[in-house]
Amino acid sequence: MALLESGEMYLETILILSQELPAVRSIDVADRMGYSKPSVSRAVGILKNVGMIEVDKSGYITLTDSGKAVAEQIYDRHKTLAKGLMLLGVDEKTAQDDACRIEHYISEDTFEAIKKHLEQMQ
Amino acid sequence: MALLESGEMYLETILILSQELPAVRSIDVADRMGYSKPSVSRAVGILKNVGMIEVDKSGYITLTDSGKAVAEQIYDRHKTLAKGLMLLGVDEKTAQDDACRIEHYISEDTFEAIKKHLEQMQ
DNA sequence: CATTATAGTTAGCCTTTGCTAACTTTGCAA
DNA sequence: TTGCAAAGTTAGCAAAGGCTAACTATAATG
Repeated sequence: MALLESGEMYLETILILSQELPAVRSIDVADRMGYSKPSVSRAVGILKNVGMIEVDKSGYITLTDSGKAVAEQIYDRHKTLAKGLMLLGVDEKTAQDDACRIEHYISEDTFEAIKKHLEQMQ
Repeated sequence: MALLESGEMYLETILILSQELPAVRSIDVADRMGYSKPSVSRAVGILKNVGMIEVDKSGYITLTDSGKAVAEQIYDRHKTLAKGLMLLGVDEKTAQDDACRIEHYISEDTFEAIKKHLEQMQ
C-alpha cells in the first residue's frame, strides 16, 4: 500500500492544479493526468493516509507540509530538467516528457550537479 | 507478457557478461543482477520468445541482432550518462546508479542532445 | 419535487516484475 | 553406478498501479 513514482506525480499534479484553480478535487487530478476516477480515488486515499494531503468534506484536496515538500521538489526538478534539455536543443514537448520521467529517478546529488552546471552554462 | 525497462536491464547485463565470460548462462545473469533463478528463468523465456536472445540446449544465452541493438543502445547510454555525471562532479557510485535508471527513460533526442553537449564540454 | 448530471467509492480484474517452495534435470565424482 | 550439487523450471504469491462496471451521494435544473 505505498505510492512511489506515481505518488510523486499525483503530488506534483495537485501542486500545479492548486496554482491554477481555486480548489482541487479528485476529478481535476483525473482529468489532468488522464487517469480514471477510481485510480485517482485510490491514490488520494493513500496519500491522505500517509499524511501527504488533506481532503475536506467537500472533497477539496490540499497538500500538507510534507506533501508540499515532495511536490515542490519534484516540480522544481521538472522545471530545471525541462529547461536544461531545451537549452541543449531538445524540443519543448520531448523535453517536458523526458523531464517528467527523469525527475523521479535521480538522486539529490545528481540533480544538484545538473542544476549547478546549467547555471554555469548561462 | 512483455518486458520493458526490466527487459532492457536483462539485455544490458547479458551484453556485459558476454564481454566478461566465455559463455553466459541464466545463473550468471541471476548472480550479477541479484535476482532469483525463477525471475531470470522467466525473463529469459520472454526475451527468447520475442526474439531478443537465443538459448542453446546447454543453456548458453546469446543476443540476437535486435537484442544486441537494444543492449548496446542501453549500455551506450549508461556509459555516456555515468561519465557525464561524473564530469559534473557526481561520485562514481551515485553516477552509476542514476545512469542505470535514467538510461531507460529518455528519448533518443534527449540522449543525443546530452551526448553532443558532453562532447562539446571537453 | 423529481430527474439528471457530476463526483466519488467499491469491487474486482489485469500486467509487470519481483519472490519462495518445490520440483526436475544434468554432470561429475566416489 | 549411485548420489549429490548446480542449473533450470513450474506453480503460485505479492505489490504497484493502471482499468472497467456498477454503485452511491450530492447538486443543479426543469
